[in-house]
Amino acid sequence: MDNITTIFREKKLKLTPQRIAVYKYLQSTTEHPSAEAIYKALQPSYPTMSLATVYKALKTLVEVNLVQELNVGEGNFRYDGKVDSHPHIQCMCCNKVDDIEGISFSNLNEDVKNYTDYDVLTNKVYFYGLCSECKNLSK
Amino acid sequence: MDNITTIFREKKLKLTPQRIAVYKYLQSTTEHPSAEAIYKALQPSYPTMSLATVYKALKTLVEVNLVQELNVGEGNFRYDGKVDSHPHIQCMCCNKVDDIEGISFSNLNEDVKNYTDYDVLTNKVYFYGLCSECKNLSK
DNA sequence: CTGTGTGCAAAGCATTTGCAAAATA
DNA sequence: TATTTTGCAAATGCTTTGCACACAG
Repeated sequence: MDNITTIFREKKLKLTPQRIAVYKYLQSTTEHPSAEAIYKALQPSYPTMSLATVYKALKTLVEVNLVQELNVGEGNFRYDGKVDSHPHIQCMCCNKVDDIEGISFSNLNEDVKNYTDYDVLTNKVYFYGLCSECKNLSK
Repeated sequence: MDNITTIFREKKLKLTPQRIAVYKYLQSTTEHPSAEAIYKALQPSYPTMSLATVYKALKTLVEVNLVQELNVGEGNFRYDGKVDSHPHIQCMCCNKVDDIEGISFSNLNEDVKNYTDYDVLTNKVYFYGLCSECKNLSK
């Protein structure tokens, strides 16, 4: 029994085809789609699902921590099917967002405690640069 | 002659009272106000200035690098009168945003190059936790 | 069968835009 | 005086909401 089934049962949330579709789609991609992009991607297989439903599904998935919300600074949100804390990088040219794998910055929370009087609990680290395709374009 | 005068002259931009007011206000505060908050703060001294003008002033100030735009993940932007790259922290309880001084993460750009094929140029690091006031409230 | 979730359309914010009038250089 | 910028109102883009109907549990 997979993650979403267990968690939705625990929280007494209904396991609808729409919610499953949004969740599965985010699991299936390493892109970090916006709500709109998810809506469009699911349109062919779920032609009757509305954009509002995508937003509502995302909201509940975020609330139960099955999905994570990103804000790279674009004026909209993107979503990530991986919920562990990991850094992201955005291409300043084509705007795509990738995960950075193999390095974690959770340790920074400790480091920062000496420089602030906050209780530091989490962090979000975003890098910006040029992806390999865009690098080559400019040559 | 101050920063904004020199830079606006160089870029042939007009030095209007509204633009100066927005810039000076951001220099004067360590809060990281939204456009709306700047508008309200300047309302008493500039009662005729419109919100659209605040947005336009912020846009040009960001373009000429006199001001920096933040996105802590709230669905709106905040602005910072300091333009050097430095980390920020937001209180998860009262939502205020503070600078973290005395520590820099620009070095992370180098570290990350071994884990991605991007040209890494900049980064934004946001921490989240409880500020000293909110910590005490919960006791 | 009960209550939660969906789909639609309308509403709500944050931000941008078009344009005539005002102000800077 | 020639542009650029302002202020207003309307427009846009992303996200949320209200409500009747549909569906999962």
